[in-house]
Amino acid sequence: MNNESKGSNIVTSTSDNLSSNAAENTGMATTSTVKPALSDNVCFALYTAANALVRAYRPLLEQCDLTYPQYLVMQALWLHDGASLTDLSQSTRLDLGTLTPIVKRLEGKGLVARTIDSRDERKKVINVTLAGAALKQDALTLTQQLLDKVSISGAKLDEMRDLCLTLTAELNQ
Amino acid sequence: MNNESKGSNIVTSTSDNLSSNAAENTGMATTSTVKPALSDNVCFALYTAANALVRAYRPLLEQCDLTYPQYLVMQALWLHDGASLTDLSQSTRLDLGTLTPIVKRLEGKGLVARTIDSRDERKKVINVTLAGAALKQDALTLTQQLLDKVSISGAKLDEMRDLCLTLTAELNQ
DNA sequence: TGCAAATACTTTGCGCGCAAACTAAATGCC
DNA sequence: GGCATTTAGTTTGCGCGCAAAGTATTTGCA
Repeated sequence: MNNESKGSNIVTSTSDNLSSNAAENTGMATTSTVKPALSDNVCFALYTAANALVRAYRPLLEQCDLTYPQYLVMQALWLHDGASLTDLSQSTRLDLGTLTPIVKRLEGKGLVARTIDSRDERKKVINVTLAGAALKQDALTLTQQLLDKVSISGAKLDEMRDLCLTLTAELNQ
Repeated sequence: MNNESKGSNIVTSTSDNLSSNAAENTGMATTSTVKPALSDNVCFALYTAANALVRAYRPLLEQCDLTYPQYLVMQALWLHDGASLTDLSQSTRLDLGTLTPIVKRLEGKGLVARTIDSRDERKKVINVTLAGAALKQDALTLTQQLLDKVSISGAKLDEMRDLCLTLTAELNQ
């Protein structure tokens, strides 16, 4: 709990040019002539980057006829075939209510099979089909293809990933 | 275009700790004992963090009866009242097709008014109403409230914001 | 053994996010 | 002035993301 940030990342809250208080949370250039913008805010930046990411993936994933969340689920299954929906929910951090229709669509495309766990009939076992496995080699190069277009260094990306993971963990209480 | 990263952030296909090249995609930890996880991947981390963010905002924004995207639009308008939809689309980085219904909902809640620009009748001018302006002071503390729960330093948040903005800019070609 | 509570998943409803197709007003240009 | 082109916004369709409510199976325990 120590955000003694400059505040620029915090609120943007202030009036247009100089703004008053801005102060509470924001040392922000009370004298500055620069207009504050939404992009001063981490939350906005994060939200926007995630949207940009999914948008950038779209044309690449189109070749595999996958959406980004579907791709996430396939990745999870390639790492751990035979997972239950609850397992998948944990590894992908997607809600069960989100996951059910995604997995059904993947089944519709013939990439996975859903069977009932005979030990516990509440559970469904999700298995990658041959067609699903065949996608793996090509599909796993997509992330690399995408990141190759970006001039951010690997170290910075690692740092970004770690910050994102920390943030996620803390926001989930 | 220089990602000489360890690769761990790239594909996930690699092992966790050292992992060879993993690179191509999936040299898959044949020697490692640590399982690779989706969370090794920046893209996943970013996507998940953005979802966590919106989820964390939800209970706070509920008091204002706003969703996160609606909040973004209100912030944009508080900074620049009287913007057109296209202006808003640029500042919030939301698609026009996304924005139209959001602004209509805000109008339905009485927070903004939509009028036709008399100079150019294709344009709509979006103005914050009194009720919309009344929300400003309280609503702008929400981001601070949220970030107060997080133990990431202000400097790290600033860094994260900048990385996100850079990534967004580069992914948009 | 019986039955409440927990667990696993499904369904519904709503609001995005965005591509694609559409309408209407303004602009460019011959 | 007339007409193609561009620009501004709307609409439609689909797939999430998730809260909330519902169903079915299993577990816990009196």
